[in-house]
Amino acid sequence: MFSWIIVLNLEKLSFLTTKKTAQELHGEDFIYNLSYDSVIFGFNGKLLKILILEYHNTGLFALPGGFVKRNESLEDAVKRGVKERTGLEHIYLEQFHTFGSLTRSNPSAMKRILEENDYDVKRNEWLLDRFITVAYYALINYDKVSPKPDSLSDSINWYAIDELPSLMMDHEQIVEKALQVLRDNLEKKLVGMNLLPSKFTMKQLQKVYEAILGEELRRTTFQRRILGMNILERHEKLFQGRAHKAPYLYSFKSNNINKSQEQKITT
Amino acid sequence: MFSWIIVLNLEKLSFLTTKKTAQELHGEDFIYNLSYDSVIFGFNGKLLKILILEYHNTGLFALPGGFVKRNESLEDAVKRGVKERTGLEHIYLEQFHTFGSLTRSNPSAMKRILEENDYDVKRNEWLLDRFITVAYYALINYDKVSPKPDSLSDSINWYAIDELPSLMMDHEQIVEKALQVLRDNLEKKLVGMNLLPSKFTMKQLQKVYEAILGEELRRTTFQRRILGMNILERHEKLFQGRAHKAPYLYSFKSNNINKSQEQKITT
DNA sequence: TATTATTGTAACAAACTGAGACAATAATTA
DNA sequence: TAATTATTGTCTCAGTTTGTTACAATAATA
Repeated sequence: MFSWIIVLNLEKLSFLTTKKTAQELHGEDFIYNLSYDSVIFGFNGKLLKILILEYHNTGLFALPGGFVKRNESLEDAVKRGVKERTGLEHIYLEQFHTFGSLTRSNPSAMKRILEENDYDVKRNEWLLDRFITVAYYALINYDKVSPKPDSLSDSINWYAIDELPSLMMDHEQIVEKALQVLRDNLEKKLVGMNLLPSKFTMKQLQKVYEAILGEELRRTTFQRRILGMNILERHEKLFQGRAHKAPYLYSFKSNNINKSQEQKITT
Repeated sequence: MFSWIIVLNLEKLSFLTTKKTAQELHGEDFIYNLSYDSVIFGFNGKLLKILILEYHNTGLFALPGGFVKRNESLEDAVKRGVKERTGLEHIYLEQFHTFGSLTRSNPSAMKRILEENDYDVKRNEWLLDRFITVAYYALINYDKVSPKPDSLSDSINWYAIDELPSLMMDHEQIVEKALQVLRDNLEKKLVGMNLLPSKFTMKQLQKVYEAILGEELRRTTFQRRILGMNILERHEKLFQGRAHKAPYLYSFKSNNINKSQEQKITT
């Protein structure tokens, strides 16, 4: 009992010292040379956005990422990281590529980040080594999130995908690849389900598709095609107080919930 | 000059000692906890096959895999491994998934493999740790390869995809996923180019598609669709000495060679 | 010279897609 | 209360793609 209290006090004290060795960065807890990065997509009704964090006093922007503990699975590590940043659990996650070039790491930028955050560089030297990173994208409901910066970064914000700041290392390539794969998967998986509230209008759904594809779609063709898939359930009308016919609300049929991760059966 | 000779002699001698510490397994040369595995597809004219190796005296079958050197890129590591096993350079390679569950590694099987091959287990202890593996598939011309086993395995052989032996660890799941992704990519990439000789008949191409999809296709529809893509060049007829009309030989148009890795432009 | 098996292509129907038209309708305005 | 406005849901028609069947061409064999 007593030892518990001491440990807690020590942890609290460590935040007050000049040289931090934050518990979550202790090298022996993690697998070396391996990281993950996440491209967290959200949709604000008009634009597709992703979460970007900025490190303290460095002007460096990066994707939310992290490391894999020795006793946790790769996927659990990513879930843990996304949950820390978004507060969300049970998130739609899709692994899309692993980046392993020799040139992708940037020890001097990492050193600067550690120094600016008062971490002891020597005790965290494993962070300056080369990293191979497994990249995931997440699709989340924009409105349900209030993003939280981690201990190294002082802000985490939504950026529209065509208004990103310049990102460190190869993170711009990672975003580019995430978008490619998301576009490919748009026809195969029920992407909209994860980016919209549970009830939505046909127009909202179309806007999601347009934001992802980066092009406009024909309204009548889109509506016919989506309804033809037989994956939507029609609900009551939505009266928006506008001077025109009210649209119906739709939801994805419940038997499709598990299919959001699966492949669409093409007839 | 002299020191060179000594070094070479020591290396040769090491093969004669009971406890080997093969140069290619020295732990300090490699990134820990990270491996790659390759699903190498070939087509023998009828069946889609993959290369499986069998470890000495263990009855354990596995995918050809390996480790990433500290100073080489992930992709170079895979190329090196595939070249060692097949002798082929400039291979069509596609990364498809990274497997990182906690349960996928099997230290006792690895220990057995090391012991049966007279490796010093203690000096290679890093091999008994957990591994996260990046999986690639390769498409190669079946006839141009005479597979070579590596130092740990005593055979490497082609197996039809529906007649595989039971594989160690999660390698069966890896093969399953490779097939899924290959099937998805069949419509998007020029897969046939890499599995067939440079000149082939329409029937051969159709057989490749059928072997990958695992279903029969309608001859006339297939022919019309492929010719409609405008990616094939027609050459002389092939006289097979059979009592019927001789088929034309085709090749992929040379301006498509770079497109074999790219996405097909859907009209 | 007739037969056989396979190939290349055409013909037609069915299904799907692009583009436009139009009636229905919720709120506003006259 | 009735006309107006903007958007929605659906229909039509033409153009394209796909499934199916048919058939002529043809290399070797009987």
